Amino acid sequence: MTETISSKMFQSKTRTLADSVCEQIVTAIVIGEIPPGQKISEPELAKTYGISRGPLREAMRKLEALRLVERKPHIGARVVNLSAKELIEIYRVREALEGMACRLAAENMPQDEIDSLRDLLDEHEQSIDQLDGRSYFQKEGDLDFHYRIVNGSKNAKLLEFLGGDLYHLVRMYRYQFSVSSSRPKRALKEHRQIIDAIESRDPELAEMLMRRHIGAARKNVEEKLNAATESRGE
Amino acid sequence: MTETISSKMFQSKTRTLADSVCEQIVTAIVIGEIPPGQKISEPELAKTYGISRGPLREAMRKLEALRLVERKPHIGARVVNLSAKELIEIYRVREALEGMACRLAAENMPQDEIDSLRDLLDEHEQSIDQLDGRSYFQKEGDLDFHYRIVNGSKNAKLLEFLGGDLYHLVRMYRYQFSVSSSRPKRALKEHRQIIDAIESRDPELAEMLMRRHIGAARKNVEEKLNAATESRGE
DNA sequence: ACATTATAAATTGTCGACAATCTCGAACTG
DNA sequence: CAGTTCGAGATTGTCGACAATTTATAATGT
Repeated sequence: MTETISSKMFQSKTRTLADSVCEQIVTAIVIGEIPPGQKISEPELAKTYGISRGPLREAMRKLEALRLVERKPHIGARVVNLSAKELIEIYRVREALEGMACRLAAENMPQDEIDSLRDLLDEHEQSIDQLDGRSYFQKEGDLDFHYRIVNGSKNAKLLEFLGGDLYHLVRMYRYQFSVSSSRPKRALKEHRQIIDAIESRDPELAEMLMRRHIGAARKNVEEKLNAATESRGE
Repeated sequence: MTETISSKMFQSKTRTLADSVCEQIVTAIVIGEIPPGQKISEPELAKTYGISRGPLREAMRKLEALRLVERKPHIGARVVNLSAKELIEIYRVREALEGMACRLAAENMPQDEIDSLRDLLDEHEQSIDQLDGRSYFQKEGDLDFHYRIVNGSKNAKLLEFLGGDLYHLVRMYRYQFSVSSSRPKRALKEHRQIIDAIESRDPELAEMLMRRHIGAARKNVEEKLNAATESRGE
C-alpha cells in the first residue's frame, strides 16, 4: 500500500545503470528534489549517482523523451518549468486520451478489475473521511484510479502514452503545486459514476463522463489562473 | 514541394551527431531501408554512419522513445514490427488526439492557415485526377493535412505527441504496406467537410467529423485483417 | 565608468578501450 | 541419438580521456 503508482511505471527488471538512474532522477524531479528550471550539470549528477557520464547521458535522453527536461545542444539541460498554458494543454490531451481509454474500458475491462477498482474507491472514501481529504487521495490515489481505467482499456499504446509519458508530468505538477484538489468528495462521486458506466458497458456515457471529469479539473485550474493574473493587474 | 512533412519534424539546427544520425535512421526505418523486425547491431550502424558508439547509443534511446525500435537490456535493439492489433490501437489514439486537435482548431486556427489548407486540398484533388489517386496523396499528402490541423489547434503538447512521436509510426506503416488508401476521393471529400466545420467555428462538428474520418480508416483496416485471417482458416 | 574583446575555465560532445552479459556451437553424458 | 553443460566469440554496457563549444572572467580601450 505504500508502493504508489510509480512502481507500476518501471516494471522492467531495470538492469542497466542508465535505466536505474533515470528512474531515480524521475522521482527526484517529480517530488521537487531537483527543482523546476534548474540547470542540470552532467558531471555533478554523475558523481551524485556514482556513475559515468555515458549512462547518465542516456538517462538524460530518456528524461527528455518523458518531457521532464529540455535539452539544447552544447548548452545543457534544464528541468521543465510548466507554464499555466502548458498545464492546460496537458489537460486537453488527457481529456482526449483518457476519454477514449474510458470508452474502451467500457468495452474491454474485465469484471474482476472493475470489482477491484470499486474496492479502491472505497478505500479512497475512507481516506477522505479520515484525513479530511488530504494527502494520499490528492496525489497518487487519484492517478491510480485513472491509471487503472487506462489499463482496463486493454490498449497498450494508450497505456504507453498516458502511463509511460504523460503521468510523470502530471505527478510533478501535483507535487509542485501540492494540488489542493479542493473537491475530493465531488471527484470521488464522479469516479463512481464513471465506474458505473463502465460496468454498464456503456462506452458513450463512459467517455463523456471521463471527459467531463477531467474537463472540470481543467476549468478549475483555468479559473484560478485567471483570477491570479487579473488580481496582478495583467 | 519535394520536401515532405518529415522536414517539419526536425526543425532544430540538428547540430549534435546523435541527433543528426537519429534523423537519418528514422528515415531509413520509415522507408523500410532497415526492415521491420531486423536486429540492430551497434558496431555495424556506427560504422555505417561513421560515428562512435556513444552518440549512436543516444540516438537509439531517442528511437526507442519514438517507438520505432524496441530495446532489451543486454540483448539488443530491433526495429518494431507492427502487428495488426498495435496498428488498430494507434488508430484509436489518433481518433482521440486528432479529434481533440480538430475541436481546438475550430476554435483557434487562424483564417490564413485555413485558406492555405484549402489550397493544399485543391492540390490534392489535382494530384488524384492526374495520378489516379496514387503516390503523393496516399503517403505524405494525407499526413500533411492532418499535421496542419494539429498545428492549427495551437496546442503545443498535442503537436509534440502527434507530430513528434506518433506520425513516424504512421509514416512507417504507410510505406511498409504502401497503403492502397483505396478511397482517395472519399477521403478528400471528408477533408473538405472537416475544414468547412473548422471555418464555421463549430468545434463539436469538427471533432465528430475527424473522429469519423479516422474511424473509417480504422474499420477499413479491421475488415481487411479479418478477411485475411478468416481466409487463412484462423 | 562602461562597453568590447580576448583569454581562461567549465561544460557538453565524441571517441576508443575495457568489463559484463548473452549467444551459439561443440563436446560430453545419459 | 537427444539433451545438457561448458566455453569461445560476439554484443552490449560502462568508463575515463580528449576535442569542440559555450560561458565566465579579466584586461583593454574609448
